[in-house]
Amino acid sequence: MTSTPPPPSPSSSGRAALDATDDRLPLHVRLRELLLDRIRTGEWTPATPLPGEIALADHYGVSKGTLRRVLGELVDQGLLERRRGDGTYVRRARLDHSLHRFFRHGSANDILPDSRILRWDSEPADTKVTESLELGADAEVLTLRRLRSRAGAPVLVEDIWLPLPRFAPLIEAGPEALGPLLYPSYEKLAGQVVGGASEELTVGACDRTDAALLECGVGDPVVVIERLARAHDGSPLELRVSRGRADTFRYRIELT
Amino acid sequence: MTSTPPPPSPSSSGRAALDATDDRLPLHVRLRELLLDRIRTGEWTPATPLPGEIALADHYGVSKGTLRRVLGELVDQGLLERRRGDGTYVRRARLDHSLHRFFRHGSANDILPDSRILRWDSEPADTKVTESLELGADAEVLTLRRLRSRAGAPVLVEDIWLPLPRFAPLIEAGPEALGPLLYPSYEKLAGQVVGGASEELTVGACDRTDAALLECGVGDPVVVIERLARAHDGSPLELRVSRGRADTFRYRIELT
DNA sequence: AAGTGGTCTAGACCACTCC
DNA sequence: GAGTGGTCTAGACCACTTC
Repeated sequence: MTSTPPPPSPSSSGRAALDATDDRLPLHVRLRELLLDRIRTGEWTPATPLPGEIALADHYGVSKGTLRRVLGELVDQGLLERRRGDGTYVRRARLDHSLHRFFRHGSANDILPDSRILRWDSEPADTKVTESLELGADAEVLTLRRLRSRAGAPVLVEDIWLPLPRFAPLIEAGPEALGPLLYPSYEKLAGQVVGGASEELTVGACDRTDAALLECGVGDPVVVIERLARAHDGSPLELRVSRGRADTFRYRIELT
Repeated sequence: MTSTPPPPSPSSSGRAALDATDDRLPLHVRLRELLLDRIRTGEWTPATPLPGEIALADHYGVSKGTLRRVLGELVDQGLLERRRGDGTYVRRARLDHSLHRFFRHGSANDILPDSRILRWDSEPADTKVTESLELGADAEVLTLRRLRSRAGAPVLVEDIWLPLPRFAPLIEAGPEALGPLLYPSYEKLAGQVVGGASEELTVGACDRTDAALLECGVGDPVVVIERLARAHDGSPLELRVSRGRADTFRYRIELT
């Protein structure tokens, strides 16, 4: 035989999608790209499970082994979550915890800090914000400032900017509608799902207003954490700049 | 048949070792433990490749698939390195770079900093050092201080403690024998291979001697990185405390 | 009971590196 | 050319969750 045997011709167009990709690449690489697309476009959400292994495998015309390999990689990458007997789900990001990893406070480091909203305004975005959030020149944003404290002691001051057409439902709901964890509120109130974030840590000096809030001296060192959170499709959702006293900062890493 | 079929009885005792483990655990978990032991004990080193897949698989009486799964995990974990057509090797740790990731200096962030040794002494260890390195009360250590700079500008001051019976060959060789990267020197001169490390970042104030070396003011904020490096078997090899000016500190993380 | 994911196997074939 | 790791398949069987 000189011609390649025809594919097992599954019911739908999944196999066609695979065939349309660059066939010099290994099957599992091409399959991962296709699955990533369906995650990024929001076709699969944390609420609805993906199709089962056998269904997916023969939709794409690949073996169960190859499919499982790819799903495993996506799980390792933190994009998916699998529960035996239940199903495979897009993972809901839980980033609210990570900031507080950095700051030690006696032994009470596990409990969730209190959160008080100090500002809540819609206003035109300045240039730093428009650039970070990739907005047009005259875009409006919802701006908020929070003070987070633990056992009465201030931990972090946070300034947060949210692009406005997108987060308009938050304005209707008002600041009281926000829980201590913001990302679940974003999802429930505005349907915005955070998929990941990048953070940058630097050290700066405390200004007058932060000094009052953080109960330290003007000019004392503070750790500044700038975070840009993105949706699964890569579009910027939230810019957040957090500041905490440097003398309570501690960060551990394991290197291998 | 009521009895379990006999194992394929491979040539050596590998299968016996697997059978001796807790058989309520999945095969791949037990196999990983066995392979980890052989890495930790130093039976396999970065210089000599592991046996091939087929050899290893039937030594342990498992399928190639199960063996590959475990090797893949160890690669992901950074313990092994595989090269097609060549072989599988224990990975040589390359931690010297990680510290400098944290400090930005214009665009010259990739080039290796210069290194000047300011101190080189054997002396009794103080309590902080004995505790970190898990030494006896009257242990001796080799102490060194290095100044690392880039393009003439000081970047980091490092204090380093090495447990002494273990690193005695370094004393013979003298400070001139050390390259800018210490870990390769440890391996070549004293046969000590670093397998991993844990680091803790905090913010402190600059003392008088550091101020002179780092060219900043006394009391200025500095970032302090405390690192404990360990051998593959878990025993502490090196304690290192590095300090750098906070105003050049920058650290990026991706969260998912 | 039905459906999900997890474990394990056996074997074919391919791509690469080394000698 | 011999030996290495990488890809992919097909199928058996198990453990678990949900209804």
